[in-house]
Amino acid sequence: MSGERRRRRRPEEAERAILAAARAFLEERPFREMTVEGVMVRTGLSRPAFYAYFRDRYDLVTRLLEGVGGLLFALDWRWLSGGADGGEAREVLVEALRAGSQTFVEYGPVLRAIADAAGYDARVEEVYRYGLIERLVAAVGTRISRDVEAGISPGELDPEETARALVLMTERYLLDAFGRPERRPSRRESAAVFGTIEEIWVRTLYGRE
Amino acid sequence: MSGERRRRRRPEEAERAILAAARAFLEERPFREMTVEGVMVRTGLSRPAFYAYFRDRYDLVTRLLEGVGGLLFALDWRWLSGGADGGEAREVLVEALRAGSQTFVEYGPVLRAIADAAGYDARVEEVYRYGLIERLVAAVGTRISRDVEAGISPGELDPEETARALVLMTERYLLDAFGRPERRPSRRESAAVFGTIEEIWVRTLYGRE
DNA sequence: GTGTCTATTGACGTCACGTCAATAACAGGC
DNA sequence: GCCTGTTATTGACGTGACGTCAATAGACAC
Repeated sequence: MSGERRRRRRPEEAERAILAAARAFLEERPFREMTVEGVMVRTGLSRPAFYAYFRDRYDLVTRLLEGVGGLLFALDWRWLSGGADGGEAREVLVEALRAGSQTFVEYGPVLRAIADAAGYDARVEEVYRYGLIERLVAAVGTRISRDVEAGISPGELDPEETARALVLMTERYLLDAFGRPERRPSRRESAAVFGTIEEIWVRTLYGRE
Repeated sequence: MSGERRRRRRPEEAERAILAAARAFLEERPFREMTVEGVMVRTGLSRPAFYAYFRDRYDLVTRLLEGVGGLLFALDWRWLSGGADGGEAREVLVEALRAGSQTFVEYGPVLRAIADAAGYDARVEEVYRYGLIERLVAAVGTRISRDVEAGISPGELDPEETARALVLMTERYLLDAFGRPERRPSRRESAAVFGTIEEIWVRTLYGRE
């Protein structure tokens, strides 16, 4: 019987190890099966060690979100601040949507875990809703409002509500397509997803062709 | 000290009482706070009695869904089977959307609970996804496909994927608006929500005006 | 080698769960 | 009214995951 000697790491190293273990876990199994024990066995540390770095598993996924949320935000920023003439607006929008979708392709399972966890825990819901979704809604709403005033988009649209509907659609549809660990879409399927999102945004905001 | 005498009910009566208690609970607090004990105190029965009628709380919400899912399905059926000429298609769609939205106004918290529970439990996810969402997607997809072939809707649309995106958008947006027990929208806000959903569906499928 | 600091963990109490044998309310026969 | 069989109901139990804390033992300074 070997002594299974303990190891001792620097705090940030252990913390990164836990975050990496959580991410790896979520690449294989859904959040509902993620237990503190299940994450910690992948680090070689004991379960109680977890609580030296995170309050609970909701805190953990919240921290995972921090590494991804910024990406989504940075990308849509281009469209938000882009020029205000008709043809260009559409192109910039399409580019922003592609970039945002790409983030979901890469971090799908993590984002899915956050969305699931938002249903479990009030703090995660708060961070997800107001730290990500509502910020995107506000940004998109501002842009739509500007385009309506510029006459590029139709006046029947309620900017804020249209923004919310489109953002929620995109979030949900992308989670459905890329958030499930067990089902990775093919390149062809992914292209259909991207195309559909673009079609709906463009047709809603700028009309056909 | 009075004897707190037990009462004895007929099975279906007890079962209905539990379902009613669950629904009442969800009108006040979110699913994540719903415990078996918390539901059963509202019935005057003990916690173990619950397990004579339901396997667990996920079984409970699944049963709640049965009383609502049919409504959503019946309503969209009209649009699905409606006539295939341009002007009429749009009107029938709008009517179907209003009816479906109305179901969310009435049963919002219950539907929200199911959606949350789908993140908790694989069986609920199965029922929700394949028993409700995917059935709606299939129905809507069929209709879109027909409209595309009839030349009413644009050929760029991928019927199946467009259906999925629109259904998920509508589900999510309506849950966001009407699924939170604590925040009931005013009549004005509700009208903005309905209008936005219609606008996106109509503009996507049939183009502007 | 000795001592300090702190990362790590074994052991504990809690909470909600799901089960089961025991209990007692009701229905029906007399 | 009394007895009796059926079954709705529950007290008591074992389980699994949680979050805490005092005790343990690496790592580094000297």
